Amino acid sequence: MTRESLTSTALERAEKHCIEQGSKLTDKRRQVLSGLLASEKALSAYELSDFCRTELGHNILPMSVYRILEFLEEQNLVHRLNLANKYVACSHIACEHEHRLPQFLICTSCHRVEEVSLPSSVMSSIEGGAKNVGYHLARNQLELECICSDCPA
Amino acid sequence: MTRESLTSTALERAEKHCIEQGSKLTDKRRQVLSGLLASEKALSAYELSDFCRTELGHNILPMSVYRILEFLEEQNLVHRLNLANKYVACSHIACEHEHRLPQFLICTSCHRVEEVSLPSSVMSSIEGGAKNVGYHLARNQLELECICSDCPA
DNA sequence: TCTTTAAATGTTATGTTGTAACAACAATGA
DNA sequence: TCATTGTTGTTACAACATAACATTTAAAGA
Repeated sequence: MTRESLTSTALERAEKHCIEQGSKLTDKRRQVLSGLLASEKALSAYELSDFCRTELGHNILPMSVYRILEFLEEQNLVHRLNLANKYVACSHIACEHEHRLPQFLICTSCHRVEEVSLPSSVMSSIEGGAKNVGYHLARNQLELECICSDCPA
Repeated sequence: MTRESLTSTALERAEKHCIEQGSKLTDKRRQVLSGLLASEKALSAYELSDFCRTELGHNILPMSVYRILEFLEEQNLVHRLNLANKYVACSHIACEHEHRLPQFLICTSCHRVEEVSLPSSVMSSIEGGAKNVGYHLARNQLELECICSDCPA
């Protein structure tokens, strides 16, 4: 599948998903989401605003980008990476996979992001370690600083 | 052991450690470190600057705090929490424990932080999961968003 | 259809976090 | 003493994020 057809499939699915949730994928929201889908890497809200303007010709100010990203995150269509203060499109919008609790491998050099699912045994043993000291996980979202195969170590 | 005696022990150890490394724990650095040791929770550089001034009477501008934290981090005396953009004193300065690769449970509500050591099997299976998609871990420092026992879920 | 209401977006301002560049000062060794 | 290096002070600014309010658009009910 080409990147373009994946993107258009993803946008269709996203629209359908929003309607099922009783909300709407407006033009602006679609533009922001397609910007993230088109990007090779995680983008900050400001970077995404620039990307939409220069690459897609859509003028969306950073304020709006923040609001729209917040909406898209609620819909599980994008993920916020707290480790990098950047955003990525969920990699499971276009595919048939069930959406599982995501873990992210973030290349600290180029900000390419791989969304993976670690074995549940790993997550439960982390959860167990936390419980031992009276904590429990607030999100099962793991973010790991990595170096990807394209970048020099 | 009281908190105060732990802190003074930690400062002695820190000073000794710095000398062994061929560097110095200057007055300002000691003040910043003692600020972090005195704090119940993780602090940002700006918060730590405020804390030093209001609680300890030491006037250290944020710029200097950043530089000093960078130094202290190189010495493994403090840890930077990228998930929260805050800093904590290493919990092993004053104790006899060997310093291991740390994992942090960060309460997203009150920013209390617990430094733990998860089983090495957990870390190696995470590393393995990353390797499968061509990534490798840049830091073995895990940061987990949690809720601590003092905070409501 | 018209009106009312709510949702989405635009606009301006400001707060927070972090870094760059250079000046001033202090410690050390030749 | 002088030169060198390391530490801290100072100013400016860049990047990230939110608050508050205005305007526009869409939806819902009379």
